[in-house]
Amino acid sequence: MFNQELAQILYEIGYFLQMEDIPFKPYAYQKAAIVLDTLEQDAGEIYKKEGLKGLEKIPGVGKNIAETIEEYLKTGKIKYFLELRKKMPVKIEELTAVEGIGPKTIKTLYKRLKVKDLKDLEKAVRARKIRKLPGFQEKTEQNILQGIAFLKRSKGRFLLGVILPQVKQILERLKTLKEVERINVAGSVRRMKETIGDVDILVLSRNPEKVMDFFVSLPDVEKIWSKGTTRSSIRICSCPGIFGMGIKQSFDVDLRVVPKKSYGSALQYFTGSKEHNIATRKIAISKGLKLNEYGIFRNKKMITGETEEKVYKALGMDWILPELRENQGEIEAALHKRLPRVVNYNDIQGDLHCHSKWSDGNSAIKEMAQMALKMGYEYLGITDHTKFLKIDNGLDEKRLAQQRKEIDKINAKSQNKKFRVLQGAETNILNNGSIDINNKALKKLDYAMAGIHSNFKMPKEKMTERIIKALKNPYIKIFVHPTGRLLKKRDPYQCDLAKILRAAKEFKKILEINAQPRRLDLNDRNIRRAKEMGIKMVINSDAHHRDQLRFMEFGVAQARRGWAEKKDIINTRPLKNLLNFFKK
DNA sequence: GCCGTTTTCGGCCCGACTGTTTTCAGTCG
Repeated sequence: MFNQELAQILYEIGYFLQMEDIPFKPYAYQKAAIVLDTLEQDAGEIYKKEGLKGLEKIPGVGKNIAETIEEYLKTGKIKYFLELRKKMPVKIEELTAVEGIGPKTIKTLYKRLKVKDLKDLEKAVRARKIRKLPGFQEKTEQNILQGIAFLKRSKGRFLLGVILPQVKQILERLKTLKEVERINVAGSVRRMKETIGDVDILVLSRNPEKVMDFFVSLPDVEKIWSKGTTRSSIRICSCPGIFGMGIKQSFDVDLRVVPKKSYGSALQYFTGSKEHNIATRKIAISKGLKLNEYGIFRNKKMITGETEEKVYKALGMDWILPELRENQGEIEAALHKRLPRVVNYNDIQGDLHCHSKWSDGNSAIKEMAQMALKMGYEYLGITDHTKFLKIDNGLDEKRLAQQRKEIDKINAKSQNKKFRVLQGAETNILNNGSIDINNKALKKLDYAMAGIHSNFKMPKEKMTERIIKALKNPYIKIFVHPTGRLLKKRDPYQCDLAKILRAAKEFKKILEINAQPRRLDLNDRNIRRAKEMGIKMVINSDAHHRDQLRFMEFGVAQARRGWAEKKDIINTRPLKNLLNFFKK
């Protein structure tokens, strides 16, 4: 997690510079931070192999930042950063997590009220001190309070996208032990829930002591809550990175060693959800059985428990995918052998939403395409922002035409004739529902998408009208991140989703399941609504760097949680079929 | 501080919205 640590520091340096109104430099630091945050290769490794020159090859990293990275590698600290922080010892991550609080506000609040962290901030608001500062009034206090309330609602939970990579790393480390015979992650991580409370890991082992010793001495362990032979609990340091954007928190990991004969029932029990477990236990009772973490019992006699399949079978049910275990009808479906055949992680044939350097992406089209090929895709749709989003270097009609030429060239030169780069665009739905790119230019794209990127606070009716009008545009095929929510940060905008779903159905539009860990929009419930209405969906990474194409996994998980099947998801189709579909 | 199909210095960071104002500062995407 070295890259993420580093990214966090660079990001904060940028933030400090913003406070001082220094132009341009902050963005240089923050851009480098974003790249590092999702870079697959470890910056430390790069330095070891290729030195400073290697670091400078990372996009956004020049001579100065390369040297900063070197300093951090060699000394474990960055003097420049420490000096900045000494001048203003504020918890930037914590405070900026509050919607509406930025660098200038943080600076003022520190200088005038010595606000250093969230606690101080809340105290200052409650004491009505902020409204007395010049440039602040009651309304600002109310907004801050709302922001804090929102944070608290999601407090203690982490984005799956932040946690999962770290959990995978922990599992890999534990797997290196020969004493570990079987290992699974359980809990909400296994269910691929969008946010995670803590992590439960199950291990089958004949030598628990060895496993536990290893577990509590994992790198980044901050605190050992408990250590025994069947259960140990640690707090591990998390590095949320830029895309986590959450408060830097540490998360707890529980490890349980269970006997072979109970492994399945333990896994079932610890996977949950709680509601799902209550429902399965009721089924057991109705059959004169008892289900708990040790197995299925008739009176005191154990019937089974070795595998989950056997547990569910003993209850007269099909085995249920972890992603479905929320007591949302999956129990009844499993009893009647009617579980949905949800989309698989390897069903995805391509990605139809990503950005390149033409707008605000960090990789060239060619680099994105190479990664897509490596992931086994048949196609990749480049969908850069369009002109309304000037800050993101959005493309106008003319640049779209230029980009078309580059994409045609890449396709012509490609060795792999089965793979194709498509040109789309992520256009903007303006206040009146019109699209910021004219139809003539939209027609020339392989497909066009549209989304809301401004004026989120429109009244409900107006927002609904705005979106529906955009959906009527014949060239717009996909409506991206349909509700606009940002996990742990922003609620969905006000709109009549039922109406919008009906419009999507009527005008045969595709709704996006955006796989960005902080979006996951549509969410599982809305996916299910859309599916039940027969609306087609697409799972897209919204990658802004080639490594982010891997976000796809989170989108597929969400689709599965929403019971979506392969036929519901258009990017499970082969290229030809997809293009025909767009033509219709 | 980074970058280069405008190429080694001079651009990069716009526009809408909100809340504070009475012409603007801060935040967000």
